[in-house]
Amino acid sequence: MSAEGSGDARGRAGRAGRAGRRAGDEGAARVPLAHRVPDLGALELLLFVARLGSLGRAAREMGISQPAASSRLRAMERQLGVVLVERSPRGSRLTDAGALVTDWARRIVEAAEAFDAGAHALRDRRDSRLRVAASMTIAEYLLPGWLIALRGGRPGTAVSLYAANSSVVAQRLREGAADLGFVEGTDAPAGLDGAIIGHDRLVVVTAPSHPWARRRGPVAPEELAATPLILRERGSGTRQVLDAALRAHGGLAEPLLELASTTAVKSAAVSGAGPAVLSELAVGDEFSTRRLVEVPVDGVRLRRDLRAVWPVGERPAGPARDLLGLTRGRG
Amino acid sequence: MSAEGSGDARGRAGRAGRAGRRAGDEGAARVPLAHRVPDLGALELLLFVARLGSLGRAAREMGISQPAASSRLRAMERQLGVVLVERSPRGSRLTDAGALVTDWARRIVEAAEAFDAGAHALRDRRDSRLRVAASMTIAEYLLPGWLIALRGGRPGTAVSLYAANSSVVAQRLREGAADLGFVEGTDAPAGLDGAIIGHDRLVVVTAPSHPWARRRGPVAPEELAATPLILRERGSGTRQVLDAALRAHGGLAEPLLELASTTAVKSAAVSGAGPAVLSELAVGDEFSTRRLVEVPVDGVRLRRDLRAVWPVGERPAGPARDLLGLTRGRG
DNA sequence: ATGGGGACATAGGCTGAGGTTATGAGTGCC
DNA sequence: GGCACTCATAACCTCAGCCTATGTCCCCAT
Repeated sequence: MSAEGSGDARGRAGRAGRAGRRAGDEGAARVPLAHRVPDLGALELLLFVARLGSLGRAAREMGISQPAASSRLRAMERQLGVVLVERSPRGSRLTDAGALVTDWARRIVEAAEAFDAGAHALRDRRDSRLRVAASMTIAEYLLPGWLIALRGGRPGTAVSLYAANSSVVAQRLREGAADLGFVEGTDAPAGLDGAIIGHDRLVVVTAPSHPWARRRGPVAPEELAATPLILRERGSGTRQVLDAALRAHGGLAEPLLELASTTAVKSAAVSGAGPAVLSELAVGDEFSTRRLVEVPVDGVRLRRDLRAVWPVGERPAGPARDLLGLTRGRG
Repeated sequence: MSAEGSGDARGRAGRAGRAGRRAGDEGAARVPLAHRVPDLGALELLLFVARLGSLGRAAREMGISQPAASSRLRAMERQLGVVLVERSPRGSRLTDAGALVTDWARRIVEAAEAFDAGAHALRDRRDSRLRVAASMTIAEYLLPGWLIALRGGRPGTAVSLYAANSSVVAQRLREGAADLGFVEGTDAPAGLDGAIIGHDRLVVVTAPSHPWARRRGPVAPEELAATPLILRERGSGTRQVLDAALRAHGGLAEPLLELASTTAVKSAAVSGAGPAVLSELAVGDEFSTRRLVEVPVDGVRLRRDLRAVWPVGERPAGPARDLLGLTRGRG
């Protein structure tokens, strides 16, 4: 099996030359990503073609005409400079390069589905059948996946999402403004029943270029405690857990950098500034694209519980129960 | 902190009603993803606004005019039904909902960057300064990340990619048609030097709804061997490793399903058909969105080496060495 | 052999999303 | 009070992408 670019690259110069001609010629070849990557519709079309084996059927599935699909696919191939699909009078098959591109495209489309699920929950508010309140970390990293699964299992369940910190989530449940909540932390908020649905682990990460990425054995707690780290600001959940875990080992050193958001911490770590400590939920992408690597640490407990919570006595039923069923098993 | 949809939802019916009106009214509300998710340009714009704190600066960064950015952002907010950005006469800040949406958007954009890096390598062929040949699994899951990193560290390195199975990769290196190769497998191909850059682990996965997802202890090798699994066809690398590992434990049972591609195996597993065995590289997304969970297995070695290879005597130098430096540290 | 049906490609015409410039209006600083 | 910065509005333009209609190729069934 081989996959290699095999299309003509004609017209590339033309595209590059056109983009952003009038405004802002001061920079270098600044071509925004959106001009180098086919749009979501084209990627989705490619996935349909891969699955259905026919341009026309893919077109029908997407609600467009066959010529539209044909031309769109061709435009995508011209843009990438690679032939993706082998047409024949009785169907279409991916080329080897096409199979590779399709898999990369699938990851974009899946991220878009998670986006859609999340955005949908953010929009549909009080009129929803299931009102969820969740901590930021859970809302950001886990809920979209659950919502996609929920949609698969129980289509038509409208979910609304309210994201806040743990105490506000608890507040909302007690007020009856939400049906089901998700928080992370060591103990369940007062006045609420709950169940542990999994665990979140804090991980020490560095850029692959950092010395710690190459060391043989794990880092000892004392070494971690003594090393200046990239951290969230004091008061964040992550920082609290880390502080508690390392207190017995000499206490946290003065941070190397103290940043306001998880994203900022990640960026700093990726750029090689130093080791950072983050929720493992936050670094899945960075691990799989190898921008960050985990540094094993020995003998420190860096876990916190992930909890579903609800008002005392009101056992989740109906859609809340459905969602709860999807959340078990992590950690 | 709270993040909730707070925008008007006007115009939603209008959009839905327009899409796909003429062709194919036979289905239900079939609105392709592309119409529910803002396009890449808009998402990128949102990320710039989040980072730069100003609509106009974000516009300049993207090479468009400020009014264009303004209108585009507004259109995105209308589409999502959520106010994302708080404008003020001296800058713009994300709302809480906007912060959440921005993080989801970032994942789409990152997937698009990986796509771009891969597609670029697929297009630029013999004229590139670094010709890489890689096995399918590595080309698909790891190389895009490396290429992004390489672009960061050494801009201007043009990479071409040839993806094939291990023996073809070896062939190409011996012929001098590639400068650096990547293969997975237990031993290095003949006639080539190489270095182990990491390991790939096979994992047993199920849908979260499967009984194995909820069991307490790990699965014993004998139990795994006796259970019908969803597998790649005989002859695939995955299948070979699994076969060898379980031979001592009674040998692999007749498969539940035998499918031709990794994607097909994943889909079957996600839909709950049964347990599947896959490279951990292939299931990162499914883990983080919780569509699949890992089932621990006891006492079986399901690892295979990931190897960088090159012609005997020709130590990688220049760009090949740069790339090699980025690949160390996995597993 | 010959017509039917499915596949993809080509041609010509339309629409609208998204771009541009020009301008207005609010805020803070010197 | 002007200047520098923000964002919003208005009026216009262009082209990407859609449609329908038609052509060509291939396979199969009559």
